[in-house]
Amino acid sequence: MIVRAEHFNLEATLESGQVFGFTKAGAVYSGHVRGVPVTFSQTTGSLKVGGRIGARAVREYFDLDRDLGPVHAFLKNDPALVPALKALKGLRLIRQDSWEALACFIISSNNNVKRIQGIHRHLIARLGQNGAFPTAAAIARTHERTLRELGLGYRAPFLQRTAKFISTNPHTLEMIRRAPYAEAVERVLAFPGIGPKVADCVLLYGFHKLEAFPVDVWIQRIVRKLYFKGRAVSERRTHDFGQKRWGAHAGYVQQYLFHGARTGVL
DNA sequence: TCCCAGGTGTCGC
DNA sequence: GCGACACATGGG
Repeated sequence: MIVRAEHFNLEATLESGQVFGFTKAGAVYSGHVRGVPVTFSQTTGSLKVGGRIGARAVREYFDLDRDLGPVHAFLKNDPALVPALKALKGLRLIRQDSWEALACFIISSNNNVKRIQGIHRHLIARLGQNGAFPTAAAIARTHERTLRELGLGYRAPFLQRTAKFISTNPHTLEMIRRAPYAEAVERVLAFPGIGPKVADCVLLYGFHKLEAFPVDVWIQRIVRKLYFKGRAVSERRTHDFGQKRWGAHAGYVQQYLFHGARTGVL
């Protein structure tokens, strides 16, 4: 199936650290959307899709109907950010599964992307069905020891306890979805192993709350370099700076900053 | 061997 | 409220 996809950069979207379940072979990305195995590859102006998934679901997943004008305007009008726009134009924030994002970003703390991807793969192999990411119930049923065997380390009890809570209180995810940002932050912070940074990742990637502005070491470094003359700034100040400057699109701009910094274009 | 990775929990002040 | 420090694991 072919889906029209203008102003879209598949590679930057799937490789910018917002989602961990896609693997690349040649020009084709393989992964899952809503538990369904899919493949994606991009040609100019369109997206080639494989798997039992409809065009509407693909458009929704990749946020393709969003006008990126406001986001790109922020980047275009800020000389320091123009390189990120040139290199990453069309990068979009995916509407991925809420539970999967919650789990993955608990795993992400003090960890690196390669290892997160590896753990993600191990979780699927051991606890998933049909190659999809394991449900909260599946992880809740397993033992902390098993999660440690899969490489989670000290984060194993955090994920186990969170999975147990979500599987016994499944409405929680919907409550977070409906809640405004400030309230949603408080709810997500209540889970073990989740602090301000992971909370913003979960809300941005798992719930598409675009005012979230996750501040990790990369964002800390690039914001310090571009806006504070290289002087050290607290994580809190960086967070407030991003939200104030980019407002309702802070999360989108953050994704360009993060991937731009990591790939060396900023 | 030490340092780092999409940080957080805990303790002391 | 902020500043140490520990924490599993694997790669450089």
